[in-house]
Parts: sequence; C-alpha cells; structure tokens
Amino acid sequence: MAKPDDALSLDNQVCFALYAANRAVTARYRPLLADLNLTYPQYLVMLVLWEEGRSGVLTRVSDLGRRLRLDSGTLTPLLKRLEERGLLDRQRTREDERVVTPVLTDAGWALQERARLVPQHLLCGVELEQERLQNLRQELRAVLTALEGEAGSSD
Amino acid sequence: MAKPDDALSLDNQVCFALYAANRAVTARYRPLLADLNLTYPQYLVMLVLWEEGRSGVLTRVSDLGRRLRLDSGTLTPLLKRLEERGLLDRQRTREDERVVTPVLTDAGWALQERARLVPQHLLCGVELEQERLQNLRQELRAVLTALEGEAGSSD
DNA sequence: TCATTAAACATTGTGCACAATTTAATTTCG
DNA sequence: CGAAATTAAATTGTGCACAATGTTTAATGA
Repeated sequence: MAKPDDALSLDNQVCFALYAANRAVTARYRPLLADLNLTYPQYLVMLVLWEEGRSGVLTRVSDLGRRLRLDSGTLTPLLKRLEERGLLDRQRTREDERVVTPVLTDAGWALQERARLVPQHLLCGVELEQERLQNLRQELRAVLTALEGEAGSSD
Repeated sequence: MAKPDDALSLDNQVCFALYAANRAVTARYRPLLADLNLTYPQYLVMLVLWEEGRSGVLTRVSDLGRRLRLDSGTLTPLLKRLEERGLLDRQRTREDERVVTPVLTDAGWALQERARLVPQHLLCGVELEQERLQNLRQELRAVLTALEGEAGSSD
C-alpha cells in the first residue's frame, strides 16, 4: 500500500486525511448553516455562547479563544460580523475595560431553536455509525491533547 | 459527560474535534515547513508533484485539485506563489491550451531532499503510537469516503 | 462551417487562521 | 505614587478555502 521508498508519504497520509476529512465535514455543514446565515466558525462561537449564556456567566473573547483555540485576530472580526447581524452585543466590562464580552441578543437566542435542526440533518443519509464516530472523536481528542502537551480536562 | 438536554452538543464534538485536531497538526507542521519556506497546502502540492513528477507524467492543475480536493480558486494563486519562488514552472500544454501543468524546476526537486526531514521531526516527542495513527487514518478515510459518496480507490 | 456548449483555469469577493505588532487598561513593584 | 511589566483586544498583512463569475480554448452539431 504505502510506497516503500518515500519517507514523505506515510505520515502525511494521516495529516492529509485529517485535512481532507475536516474540509469534507465543513462542506457538509455549509448548506445547513447557510440557512441560518452562519459560517462553521460562527456556528462554533454561537454554540459556546448558547451553552455558557444559560449559566449567566459572561463569556469573554479570551474564553472563546480558549474553547475554540482561536486568537483575537480571528475572533474580533468574526464577532463584529455577528454583531452587525444583530445576534450579539460586544460589551466591555466595567470592572476591566480591556475585556470584551459578547452577549447574545434576543435574535441570537432565537437562532438556537433553528440551529437544533442542524445536528439532525447533518449526517442524514451518511453511512456512519454513532459508535464509530464517538470512537473517532476520542482518538482526535487524544491527538489534540498529545499535540498541545497539556491535560485538556474541563471542556 | 455530555449535557443531556443539548442536541447541539454531541455530534458537534466530533466535528469540532476534527476541526481542532486538524489545526493542531497543521500548527505542528508550521515551524518545520517554515524552514522550507512552505505552507502546509503548498507542501501538499509539492508532495503530489514530487510523487507524480518521477513518473514523467505531467500533472495538471485539475489533477492536483482531484488529489487535494481543492479548486482553481485555491490552486492558481498558490501555484503562482510557488512559481515566483522558482520551485516550478506553470506551463500550458500545446495539445490543449486550456491546460496548465506545473513542472518542478531543479530548485523544486532539490527541496525534496530537505523535505525528507519533515516527517521524521513531526511527531518527535509526541506520545502517539504508529498503530494508533494508522487506525485514525483509516477512520478518517472512511469518513471522507462516506461524505463524498464515492469509492476513493486509487490514492 | 460556425454558432453552441462544455471544459480548464483565472478572477473577484468574503471569511477564516495566524503571525506580528499596536493600543489601552491593569498590575506589580521600587 | 509612578514607571515598568503584563494582560486583553484590536489591527495589519499573508495565505488559504470556496462560491460565483469570467475568459479562453476545445469539442459538438445543425
């Protein structure tokens, strides 16, 4: 199977498989999220805000960065776009004026209802068993943990 | 573990794990490829050209697109950057003037030697067994195949 | 033949990712 | 207190991804 002579082949297959599968999954999301007028990264941000927003705890930009492994260079413009669409307000806290907390608007919360349909439709007609996917998830988490060299405990 | 009430949580974990792991792996490549003055997508293109170039068969832009699942909107500017760096020439074929074939220059071939070090250094110090990675690769391929709804046989 | 259609890239525009730098606010500490 | 260091976002610049459209060349067919 693997071309024997080529050191540039084997390991790459794993990484390329990851790269290609990730884009294929994102592509599968795209039409579903287009109905909500969201991109996949925007959807991830909304998921965090929906999840953490219920607790009443303010989510900071840096919290989103930690959860999603994204920096302000990615999040700031993304959040501004969500703000322009009226899904959230970017509020600076009074205790610390450096901190920005995205707070969902009514429209942002309303979108959650429609978003609930996304997971149901995502793998519709795709022949993949839940158990297999869950195993894959665990393996990917193991890779992430090993690469980040830290114990990702909480999330 | 999973928040029971939230339909937006579980399936997402798989996709997010894919998204995060992919970026973590790419980040691991980045410093190694920076030594070669390549990005990860550029490295993938070079891998294909190194592999197919040996056979003497001309690789077309559309061939790269099929292998890497990328379209001309991504590949054209990427190939132009590689051409500017002198790693390849973008030649139009005489038989069909629409077709562009990237052909490696001596510098492009020379880079392969240095690139051979990349796989060796990539997972240096990362606690992941080969067998586990190979299993992960197969699972990712299965996902890709299922999502693309086609039998990806050859590559 | 020559208009029609299709194929192969190229172009344009939007939105991530991410490195590097900047700005502003807060902490620390002499 | 006040300068220096630290922190949190924002900004700038490069390079993917990808949808949509455009351009050039080739193949088709009345």
